[in-house]
Amino acid sequence: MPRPRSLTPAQLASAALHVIDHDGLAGLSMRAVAQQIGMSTMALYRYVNDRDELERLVVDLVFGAVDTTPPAADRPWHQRIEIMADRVRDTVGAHPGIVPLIIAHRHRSTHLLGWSETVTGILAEGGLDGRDRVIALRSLSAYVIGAIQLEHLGPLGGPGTQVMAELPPTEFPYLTETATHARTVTADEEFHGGLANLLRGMTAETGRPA
Amino acid sequence: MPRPRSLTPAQLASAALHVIDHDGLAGLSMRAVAQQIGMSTMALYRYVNDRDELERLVVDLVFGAVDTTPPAADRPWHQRIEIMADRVRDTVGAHPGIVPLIIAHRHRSTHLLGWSETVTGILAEGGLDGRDRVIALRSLSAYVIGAIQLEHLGPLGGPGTQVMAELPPTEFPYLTETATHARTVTADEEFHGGLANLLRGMTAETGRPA
DNA sequence: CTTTTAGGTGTACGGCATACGCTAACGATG
DNA sequence: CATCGTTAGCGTATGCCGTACACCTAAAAG
Repeated sequence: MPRPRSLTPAQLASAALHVIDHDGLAGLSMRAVAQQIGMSTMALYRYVNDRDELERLVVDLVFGAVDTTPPAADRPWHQRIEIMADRVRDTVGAHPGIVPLIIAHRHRSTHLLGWSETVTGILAEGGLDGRDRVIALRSLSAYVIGAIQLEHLGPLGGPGTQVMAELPPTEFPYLTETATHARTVTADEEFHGGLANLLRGMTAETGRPA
Repeated sequence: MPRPRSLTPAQLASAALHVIDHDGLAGLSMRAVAQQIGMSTMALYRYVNDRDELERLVVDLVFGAVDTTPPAADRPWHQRIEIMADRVRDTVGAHPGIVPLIIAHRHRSTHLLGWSETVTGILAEGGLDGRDRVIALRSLSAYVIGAIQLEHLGPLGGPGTQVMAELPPTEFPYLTETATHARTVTADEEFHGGLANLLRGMTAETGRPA
């Protein structure tokens, strides 16, 4: 009987995401989002308790676009994990500004739970059980989160590598040498190479062939 | 010839760290740090260009406490990597509030470069070269960063696991089952277990025995 | 001493999240 | 069709924040 809402949470999140994509995470403010929508700042508080909740909506919106259906079971399990990891990486890569938000709100996104469920299932089919599976899931999460951050906050080809290359070789012999090779490694190779290492280690643990 | 400085950068960073340890990262402000020191807010700007630089000082102070000397070479290389990882984890664990600062300022800390140099050297002694070593270093960094964040922003025994355990089992069969085992895994086991997986994978790659 | 330089302070501005109280739009009911 | 209860949306105000700027003054060099 009362006045109907003119906005869905998804529309609100979408407006906030648009602000982030356009002006970066630093540009995200209640005022900016309100302007993007064409409402007053305080109107947003009818949809959201505080800024934190708005950020959560954004994370949920982005993760909602991640496909959580299990990949075809005829591939080896480690390859299926790789597909799942790539799906997250690709989705986040389309909105790199939200990376810090993911870390803060990761555990409150229901869509991410769906992703975890699928991954856990694949791990189980790979022969991992009990405590080993707990550790496998957590270390996979840690790697994916860390690698995505590294990729977007300090990319391989970026200034960080440049700094490494220009260090005094006498004091940093290994780093300077490694930096020269770093230029030839793409972001894809880096992500997949590290993931392959982790999966190989989990494989070796169970004694199951890759 | 002019008036001498009454503060070292380290003292400034220490005051800021004290604020963070006491009131959390959200409590960190130029005003709060100035009050902690007993100076006016604007006095800080004689030592630091902006808040960002203050944060950088904090990260440098904390990482300065990380021992970067190579561990005794008579241990197997993967064990030496583990020691290096533990040093970072222990140091950050003493000041969990700075975790988000690490991510933002990681690449500008000279002490962290020293840590990377030592780790890279150990990887080299472990038989990793060229592009494999680049990937090994980056995946190690990704894992350590991600795992530390997971540990402090969403610990295993925390509400996240509780949520997982209470999910509808029909929809999340694997997650709910995994959650029951999660209670028995400590933070140490989780961190070392995942790291062991990663190192095993790197070992397998080179064909070198662990 | 005086001079010079930089350390330290006080004030002010614009931007932020958000508490609070008002107005008016709308669906349901008579 | 008239009325009413509910609540969407807005305007205002408060108290934070970082920091630009002008000022005063401590203290070292001459």
